[in-house]
Amino acid sequence: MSQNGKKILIVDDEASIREMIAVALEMAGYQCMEASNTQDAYALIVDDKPHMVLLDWMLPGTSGLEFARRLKRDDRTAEVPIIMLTAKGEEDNKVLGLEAGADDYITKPFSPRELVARLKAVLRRTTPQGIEDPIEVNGLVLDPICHRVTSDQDAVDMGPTEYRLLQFFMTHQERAYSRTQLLDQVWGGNVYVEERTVDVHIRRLRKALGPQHEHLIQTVRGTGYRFSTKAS
Amino acid sequence: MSQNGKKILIVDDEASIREMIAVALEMAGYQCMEASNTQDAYALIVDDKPHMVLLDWMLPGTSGLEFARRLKRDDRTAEVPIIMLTAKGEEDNKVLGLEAGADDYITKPFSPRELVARLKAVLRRTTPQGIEDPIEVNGLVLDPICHRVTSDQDAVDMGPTEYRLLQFFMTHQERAYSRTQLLDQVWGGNVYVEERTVDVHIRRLRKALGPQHEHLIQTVRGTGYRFSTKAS
DNA sequence: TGTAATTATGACAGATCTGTGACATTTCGC
DNA sequence: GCGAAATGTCACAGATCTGTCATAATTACA
Repeated sequence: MSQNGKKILIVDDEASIREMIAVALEMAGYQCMEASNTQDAYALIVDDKPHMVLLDWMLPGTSGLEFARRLKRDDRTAEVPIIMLTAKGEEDNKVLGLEAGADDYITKPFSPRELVARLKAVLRRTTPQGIEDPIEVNGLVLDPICHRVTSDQDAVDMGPTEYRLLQFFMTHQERAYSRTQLLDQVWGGNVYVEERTVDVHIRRLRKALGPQHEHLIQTVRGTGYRFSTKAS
Repeated sequence: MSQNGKKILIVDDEASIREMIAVALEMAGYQCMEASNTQDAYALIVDDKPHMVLLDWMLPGTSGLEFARRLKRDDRTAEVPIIMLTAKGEEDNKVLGLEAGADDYITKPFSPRELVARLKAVLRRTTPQGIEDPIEVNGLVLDPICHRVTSDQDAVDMGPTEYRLLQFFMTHQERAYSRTQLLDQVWGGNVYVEERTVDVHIRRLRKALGPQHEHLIQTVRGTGYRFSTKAS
């Protein structure tokens, strides 16, 4: 289960708050690091290159604001998106925070959902390639953004329908689907297409995958097809 | 922020455990309901149609096992996927649980990540439509699974390139992109295509979006294009 | 083994999609 | 207002994609 969870650095001097946020984010599939002061934080950012920093406004020593500004000036850390955490309702701070280079600003207390939502939004804005993670199996990589498939770096050419078919299979592994189900799921409910057409696209998909991967698409006689990494 | 969080019903007689799981799942973007006994649980399943039930093995009155079996026999509830929660390491129970119709089985104590991962896996297996959430803005809905766009229920027709272009824009709002950037991001790195081609596809996309939504794609003279819900 | 059912494969014509060039229109600086 | 630059729009030809049919290969079962 090699989840492609983004790494999030939480900077707050209160351990309980750090912990709370960390547990929360881990539930959402993120990987967390913690720092209680700006020195540790800086080291972690440089070393571990987190995808995002959650930065408390109030910190002993250097203030969060100051720290954010410093991060944005430093070439090595300027790219990391920052969300500032702060006590309730100080609109002035918001402006200051955003000017200092923070990408978003969230007011305590905040709901878990809000945090995750903001975090996603910022990652979405700042991540070059998009949101969804590629799906990978046996060196076969499906990129939900580029609608492209690669096998050990080499691009695999296939038509849109084959791509969607493969996408469906890669997200619904180890289970057989009837032609009708595939038509519903991949072609989309209300179109009239011959069931046999599925066979043809399965054929095209297998061909596109080549000898190395075609065995992933297995025929379940009398039933339909299945995507599985295990031999049948 | 109308997140498309799936509804999860947590059935456990210990309120503290329910609460813990609930908080955790809400962090991950799910919507939770709780029940402390099977009667309440059944009512909730029928009424609110949760997308998944987390069912504790040990329950007062009817056992979790018994309840699972009952749910699977009842037409009104047979479709709901079930994950059984149980105390550590009783492999026999696992078999019983799965035979009773549970879709997965998780042993306490479990890590938040594990729970979410299992939950996702089961939802993925059992959910007809797929994983990723649709992106929505102003009644314009982009479905990353079906590669389909709808505007207030009506399907919006466009070619694959237009779809990808729109997808890119909807995931990178409020910021202008040059033609070169768009070619890189949407067409994918190393292809030689005229820059002006982007204009044409922008045109096609606007046309496909129709009067109601075409204004979302804004021209930034001298720079490129931007997707924004705010007027320029 | 023989036969019927099921699946694999190849070819094809129609439909759709794409990139480009040509020309119209808009915008901006002077 | 004028002219140059940038963008909008259209039509078209080549390429790709799709669904279907016909036929071969495989499988299951009597």
